[in-house]
Amino acid sequence: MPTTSALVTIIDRAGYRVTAPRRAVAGLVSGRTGHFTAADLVAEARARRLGIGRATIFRALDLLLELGILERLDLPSGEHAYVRCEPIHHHHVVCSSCGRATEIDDAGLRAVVDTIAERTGYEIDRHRLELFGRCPDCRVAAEGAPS
Amino acid sequence: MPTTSALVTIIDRAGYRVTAPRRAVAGLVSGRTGHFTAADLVAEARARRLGIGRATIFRALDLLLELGILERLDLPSGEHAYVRCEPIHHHHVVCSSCGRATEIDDAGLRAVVDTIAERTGYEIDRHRLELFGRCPDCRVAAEGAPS
DNA sequence: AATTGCATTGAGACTCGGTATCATCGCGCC
DNA sequence: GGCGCGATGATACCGAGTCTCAATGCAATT
Repeated sequence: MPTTSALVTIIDRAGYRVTAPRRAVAGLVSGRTGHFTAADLVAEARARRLGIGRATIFRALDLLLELGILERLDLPSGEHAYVRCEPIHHHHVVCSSCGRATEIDDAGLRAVVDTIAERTGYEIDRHRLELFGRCPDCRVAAEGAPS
Repeated sequence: MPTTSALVTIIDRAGYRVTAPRRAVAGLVSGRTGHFTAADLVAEARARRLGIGRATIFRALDLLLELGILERLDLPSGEHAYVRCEPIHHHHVVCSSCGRATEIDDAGLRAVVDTIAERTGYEIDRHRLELFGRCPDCRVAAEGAPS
């Protein structure tokens, strides 16, 4: 659904050169549904013999992060992962079973942040909320065989 | 205020052996106010010639995490850091200027999480909220010289 | 106080994510 | 088509964290 070309367009519009490697990484990213690590992409690129260097993948990921096409997640395990997302402020609920990620909007968080700012005296300029759990599909799937 | 011996007591009560290295790490940790990285402790241990192995420091940190004496933070930079804290569920506001961390309780977040769970259908079993900003002291200090 | 089992330790090798270097390449403007 | 500069890739490098394994020492027990 995200379509590689849409991503490529964004890269172009932002004034960055549209190169074959970037196109390739955009392709890999747009084919993903859940979260993935840089290593996942490197492995896939290698498996598909795309001939892209490791460093280039990292650079492309940084670029996509900067453009707001991707967001970095910190999984409970401490790993860093990426998810495709819309370039507006939001948060993610990540399924700890299948890795799928769903975007959510503010949902009242702004008020919570304001409360905290007032109570602590901090000037809060940045926050991160990450939620982990089991998505509807996985809940159903686990029905007969609970963990 | 945290006192090394209080930490040692917790370790003991939990059924773990109280060894010299663990005592030493407890000492290092209790002397800290803001957040710190594992590397910070390793460096300090080395500087003080405590003769503790690197691996041991990591193991001690893991132990303290497990006991709820420490919590792991993911800084916006992607670094992993630790902060001393109480072993009850809570969140942190981290000063991006001086590194100091303040604990905060729920502050209405629970309701937000419930809302999200209901909206998305996820069964949320874990969440993390991290806030970054400038603490009161640093705000005052920056008064005459804004960033 | 001596014995002893087993958790813990330390040194160092190893893995792995990410970055820096630098000569080469190729995108896109003219 | 030519050209400048941004982008690339091979490789070396770095730093965080883990693993291994023989040696150590805590603490329970007598």
